Amino acid sequence: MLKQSLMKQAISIFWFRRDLRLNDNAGLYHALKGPNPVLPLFIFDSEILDKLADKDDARVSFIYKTVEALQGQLKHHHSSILVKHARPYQAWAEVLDQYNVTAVYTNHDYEPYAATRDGELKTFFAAKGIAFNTYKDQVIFEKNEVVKDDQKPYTVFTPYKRKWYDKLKPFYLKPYPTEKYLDNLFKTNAFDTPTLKQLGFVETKTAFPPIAYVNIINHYAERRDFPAVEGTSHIGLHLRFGTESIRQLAHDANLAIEKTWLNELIWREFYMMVLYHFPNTATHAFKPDYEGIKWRNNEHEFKAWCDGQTGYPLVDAGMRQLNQTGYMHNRVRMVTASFLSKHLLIDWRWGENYFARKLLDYEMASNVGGWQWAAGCGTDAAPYFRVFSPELQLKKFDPQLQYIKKWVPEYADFGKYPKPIVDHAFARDRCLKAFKEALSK
DNA sequence: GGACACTTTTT
DNA sequence: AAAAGTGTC
Repeated sequence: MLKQSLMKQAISIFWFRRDLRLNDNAGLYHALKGPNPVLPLFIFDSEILDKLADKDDARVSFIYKTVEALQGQLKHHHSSILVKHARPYQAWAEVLDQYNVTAVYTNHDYEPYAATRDGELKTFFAAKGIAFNTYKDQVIFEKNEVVKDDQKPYTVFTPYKRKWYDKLKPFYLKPYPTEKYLDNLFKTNAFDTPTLKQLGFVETKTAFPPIAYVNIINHYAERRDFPAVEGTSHIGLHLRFGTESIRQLAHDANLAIEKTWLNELIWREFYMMVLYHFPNTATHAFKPDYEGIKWRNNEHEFKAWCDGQTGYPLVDAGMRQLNQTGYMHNRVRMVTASFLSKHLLIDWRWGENYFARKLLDYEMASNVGGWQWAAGCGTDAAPYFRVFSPELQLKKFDPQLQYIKKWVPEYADFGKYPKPIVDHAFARDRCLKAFKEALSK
């Protein structure tokens, strides 16, 4: 029968993960240039989804919306994504049962969970004689591509950046002309995407930022520190899920004279490289001495921080922006992180976890890197004795109180706004003592 | 081994 | 100016 013979046709699979685009996609490009028609696959990983407590999860909604959009584009090529909702192992068992798969293509994912998963699947595929071909796609330089002369990884940004620029050649910024080969997709119209409801989620009301960075780059250095100004690109979300290509971004950024924005992309790669080489930093301080800090970990104060009720308007504004939009301006991320770990002496991991739950653009490497930077315990971190003053940061970076008025409207009404949860000078002193105590051992 | 440099500071 | 440490070459 026709159906049976189709089922036995040798195919390749391209596994979409955090590279949700058809253009300039390294793994997809190589799959399409391979010998067999390519069936795209996406797995809603129940291992991950089951842990999400909030059923209104903006990131799941974003992924869902993007997969649907891809389905629309694939229709023009008489193809479709096979969408599964299961643990990866289970999903793959089903796929291999159903199709004659000779090769699997996908792009590298450097997070500890993903690296372990892919390592296990590689063995699983190998036992079945299926090739597992994986590619660099989400960074310009990965793993060991930018290392010191002794082949060891950098742990300081500036020399890493120098080497990164030294290595950069036009080749690395060239797009993969994926679109040219889309005719090699496996032809089918057989699949339906499960509904969000079937996945156990509801559609979010959170708005997603558009891809609009071109006019940001040249004013980035002068504008990026002011949270009331639209001076940043909000591109993190699109980098997280691959709805924009890093090669495209780095190419455009490199054309500009102003390199501050490109440097931010390099920071992203720096932290990804650090997490790849030191996966334990996902949950442990890069500097081991800092593991000895006696955190106070007061639950009430943590809740006040989460809710934006600390009595420090810049901290509160940031937390409320995060809670209401899934985004927080980076200057304010530093201030809120410093406040939690230093003023309140609450374990940076609590804050890192909270950001992980709330941030639409959550990226483990950057989030952990940023938190460890703020807490003083990471690679190239702020020295522990550098304690941000929330009032001074406010004076410097939101002097007109525009950001505050937007997110903490009751600030103007002195009767309603809470008193500071802790006195700055007192908290600063307490922090220095606690850190010194841990580091003297 | 020593010079040098070090994202985002404060008092 | 001082808090004070350390990665890199």
